[in-house]
Amino acid sequence: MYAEVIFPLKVKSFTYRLQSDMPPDLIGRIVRAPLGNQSLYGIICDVRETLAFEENVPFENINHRISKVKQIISIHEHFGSSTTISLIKWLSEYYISPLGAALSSYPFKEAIKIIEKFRLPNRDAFLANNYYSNNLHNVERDISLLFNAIQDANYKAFLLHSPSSFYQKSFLRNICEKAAANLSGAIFLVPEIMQIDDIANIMKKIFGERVCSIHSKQGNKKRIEVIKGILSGQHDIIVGTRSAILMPLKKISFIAVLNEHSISYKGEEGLRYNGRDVAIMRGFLEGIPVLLSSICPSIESFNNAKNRKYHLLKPSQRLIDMSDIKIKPFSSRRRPDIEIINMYDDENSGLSISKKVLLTAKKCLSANENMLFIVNKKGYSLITCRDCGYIFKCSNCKTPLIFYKKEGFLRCSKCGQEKRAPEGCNICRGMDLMPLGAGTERINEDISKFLNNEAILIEKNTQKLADNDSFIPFIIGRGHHIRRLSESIFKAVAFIDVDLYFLEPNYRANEKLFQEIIHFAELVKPDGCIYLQTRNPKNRILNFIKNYDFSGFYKNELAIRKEIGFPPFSRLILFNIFLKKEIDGDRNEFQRILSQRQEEGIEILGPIELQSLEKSQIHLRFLIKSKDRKRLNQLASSLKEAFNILKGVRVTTDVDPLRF
DNA sequence: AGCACGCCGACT
DNA sequence: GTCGGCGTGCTC
Repeated sequence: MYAEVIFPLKVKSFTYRLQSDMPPDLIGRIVRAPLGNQSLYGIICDVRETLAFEENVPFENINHRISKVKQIISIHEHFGSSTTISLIKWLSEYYISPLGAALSSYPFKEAIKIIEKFRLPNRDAFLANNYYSNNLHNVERDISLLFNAIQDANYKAFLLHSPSSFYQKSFLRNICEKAAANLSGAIFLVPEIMQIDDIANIMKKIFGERVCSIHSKQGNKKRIEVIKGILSGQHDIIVGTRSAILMPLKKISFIAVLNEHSISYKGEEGLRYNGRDVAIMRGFLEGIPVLLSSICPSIESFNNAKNRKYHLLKPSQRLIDMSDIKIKPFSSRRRPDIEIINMYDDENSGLSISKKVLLTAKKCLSANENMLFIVNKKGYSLITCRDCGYIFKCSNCKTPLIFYKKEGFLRCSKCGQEKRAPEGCNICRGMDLMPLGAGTERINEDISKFLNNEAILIEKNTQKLADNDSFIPFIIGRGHHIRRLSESIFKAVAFIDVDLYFLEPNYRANEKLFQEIIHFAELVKPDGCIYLQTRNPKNRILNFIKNYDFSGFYKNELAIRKEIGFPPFSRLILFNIFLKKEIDGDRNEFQRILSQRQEEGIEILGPIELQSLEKSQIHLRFLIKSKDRKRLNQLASSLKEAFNILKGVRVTTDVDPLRF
């Protein structure tokens, strides 16, 4: 008998010979096996009667290969549940990465450390003593009871379109209270670290010490401690960010993904999995319900609900009434008004803040109310020459340079190049330079100039408002830095330039704008107002937003996506290619391979050259796009293989990319 | 020529 | 992860 073993290394699996007296259920067990001149822990992913060879292995090599097969040193307990291996295989296939890279995304090495150090009691024994696992069949049935209002306890995905974050939390609390006695193992995902405590506190009231939380900024010691708790069975209710979805629970009955639309669920490095999508796949493989919820669901999830892949839960439905949700119905919380402000009406003022917004700000000031300014640009402004119209650009990458007034510098946001603020124009030698547009710094200046008041500038998303003792009425920040604050504290929000979203070369820009504004609506008092400053006041998207018209927006957006053939009507895989400079041949070779692989039904978009952070390399990027996910993945892995053979070429892929 | 260092690929 | 091979570049 032979076993395929995956190690937590960025490589494929390896074959080992098995001894004759083996414990049952080999698949998923942790093993120790020789590799190179060391021995490593890995995990069995397959068991075979005979050796399998890849095709094209010449005869004379077979004996050599057989002689290389070594024996496993020792065999241990399972890692996670019986479906762990299936999920690892799926991750590896879907995200076009070696099996070992998928295993590396798990807390596997931590688990090994813990097992080695603490000699944990066998968890099977531990669970047998636990009250909630005494009767598996009953558990199974009770979980289906839990969700009887929703459906039977087999795999089933639900999409809750929640009217507010408060509703979302109440819904989750109620479900968990009702199911508490029957829940053995659950994972609750939130997009941001800040939101963990909120959910964890709700869960602690229900589950007490069984609750633990997991996130990437926890520090190794704490992380090991938590994972130890999970492995020993002490913790089985996990609240955390993205990586929590891969925690090795022996048994799991429920997964919930809060704010499922958040792009924070998508990884930026390593195996770039989407925590939400992995949650769905894990739920499917484990045979348990998965709840996705959001105050503004993603287009993909909405589409899945529309196609009956997910069951859509709307708070108004009878379904919800049956689950004892004791909170106000959808309509009873008034949302703030949204007003579109045509900046052409203010053309002559030369200001970036409209008269109406200034007036509102003054009112806030006299009424001791807070107001939030969303400014999606860094620094003070761009610099332009009044004589010839030249806009100062980076000499490296032609990106417009950003002027930082306080520092007296121009800086390139792409490559980081800096220079002193110029005295005159590079092109016409004119001396009449002028700021163009407005970033956070300039809006800050305008506020103190016109409103005679200080503002707080939020520059990190971890920064909290409560740090300040004295009342400061105005807060300025870039959209993605202002994250969930616990209360509706603002009387008004002003989006300085919503048009920036429409200029973004990202097919998801509309969706992003919609989601952000719905987000901010939660921070505004019900009698408050959100102002959208624009030069396209008739824009359809803005009008859907103004009316909180979700179904209109989704219908419109899906029609656009269908028209341009982008997700959810196709799948995308993004390729980053890093070429060592001075190897001209390789760039041609790269192009040759790419054009050679053109096939019917798969589009290749690009490549384009990006500004590389390292000067010694060229960074190219292209997308492949198809309606046929399987064929797209096949092409992607064959491209990856072909590029990897080339010398001085490094490739990374991003399946279902969200940022471009 | 001889050695130090760093990158890359193999490991069953 | 760890090791060894090999190419680069610096020194004696």
